[in-house]
Amino acid sequence: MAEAVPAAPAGSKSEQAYALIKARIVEGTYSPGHRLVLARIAGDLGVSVVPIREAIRRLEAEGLVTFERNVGATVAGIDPTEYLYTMQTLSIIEGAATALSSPLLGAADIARARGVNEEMRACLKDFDPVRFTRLNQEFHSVLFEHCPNPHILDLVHRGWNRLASLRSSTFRFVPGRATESVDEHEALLKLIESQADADAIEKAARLHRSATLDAYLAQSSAADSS
Amino acid sequence: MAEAVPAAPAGSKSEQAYALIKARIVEGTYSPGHRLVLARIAGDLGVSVVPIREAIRRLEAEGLVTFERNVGATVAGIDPTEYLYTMQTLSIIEGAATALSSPLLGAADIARARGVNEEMRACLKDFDPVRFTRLNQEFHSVLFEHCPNPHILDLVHRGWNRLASLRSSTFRFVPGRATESVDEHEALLKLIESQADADAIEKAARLHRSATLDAYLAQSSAADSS
DNA sequence: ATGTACGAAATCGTATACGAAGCTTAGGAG
DNA sequence: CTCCTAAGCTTCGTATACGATTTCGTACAT
Repeated sequence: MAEAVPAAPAGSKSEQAYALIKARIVEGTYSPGHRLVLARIAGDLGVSVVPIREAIRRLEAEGLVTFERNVGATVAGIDPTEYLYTMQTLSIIEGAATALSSPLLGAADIARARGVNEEMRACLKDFDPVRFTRLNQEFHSVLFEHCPNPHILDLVHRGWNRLASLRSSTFRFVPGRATESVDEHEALLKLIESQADADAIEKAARLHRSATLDAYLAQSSAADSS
Repeated sequence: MAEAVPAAPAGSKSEQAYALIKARIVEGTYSPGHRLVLARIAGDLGVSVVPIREAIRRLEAEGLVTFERNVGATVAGIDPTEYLYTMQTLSIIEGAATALSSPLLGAADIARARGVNEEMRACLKDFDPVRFTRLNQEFHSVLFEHCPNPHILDLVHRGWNRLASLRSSTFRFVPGRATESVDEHEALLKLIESQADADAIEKAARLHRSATLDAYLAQSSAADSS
């Protein structure tokens, strides 16, 4: 009969602060470049600055915020170069995670992923980039979430979190990519269903993401020369 | 004419603390399982506990220390399972880093790597696991350090750091692996010299590390059944 | 009008202090 | 002799306070 206070969800205040700030970044309340003033956040949460500082340090180590000495923290930006690096890293990590996860997927998982992908397909007309991106994440989550190596899984999550600060994500910039993406998802599912070897699955998953990146790069270089 | 004080190398005390603790972990002064008592370290450095806490948070996010609420931090352990996960992750990340780095390697780099590898070969008799491991890291560093993607490079470094806390590393447990390792290094160098495609290099680099992991697993399961 | 210098405000960095939680050990009951 | 209980110690968690650094605005000189 402990745990009497329902308004104390997380343990320490520094953890609460960490969770809150992270949520606000991922969710978009704090957009990239936003300055995270310690005293301000401390006031919001009704705590002192010390736990906030610790939370910020953790977020810094995860790459969600950048920190400059004697100046302060800002939400990490979407610098195109940074986007490229993150996507490339994620292509490698997520490809591996998907391959490691695939032998552990049951029929129910496949069915669920396929269901999500069909939702995405239905979403193609009246295209809503935000919704599409959310479904996209859900689809891939089903595929890699069974990855037995927690380190790799953690890295995948971190990668997705960093991309999440872009909100509507790539598909706003490259809507044409969405159709291909849905088709590649189905191909990937067939590959997993047929119990293809890990190498093939890894390569397919990686290429799927690289293709999105390439589409973005082509788009942006075209924009440059216009 | 600022920077007058020579004894103040790093900027903030929390950064100094971070660097020091990390160094001590990697270098082995703090062995795995060692309790990191805040007040103790603060006393050592002549600072208060606040900067220490921040440093520990960062190390926690990097996986070098584990932290338990209201209990404290300890140097992250070498739990065999953890070792497995770390090696597997590193095989993927380092393989990718090496492949991305290989086109950027000059003749001088190759020569340097080959020199290190020859030192390793010479080191095979009068086998010294610690020295061998250090050379091994140097060899691989030459190969992946040119990786143009800083995120991937950072992940490789983190992986190596975690393994570093094992000090003498795998080769103490599996000395027989050392000979094969040197040969595989030479094969990898030949592959890079011949400008093989990135896929082949990545696969070779990944397998090289997986093989070490497999040797360790075989050894440890043999030890279990004895 | 522009550039520079000075000063005030904002913000960060760290020390100190005190309360809370966990661990250890001594004492007593069964 | 063993197990349970309680007090004390250790260590962590956070608030508050103050010094240090940066930034921004204003006034002055050129």
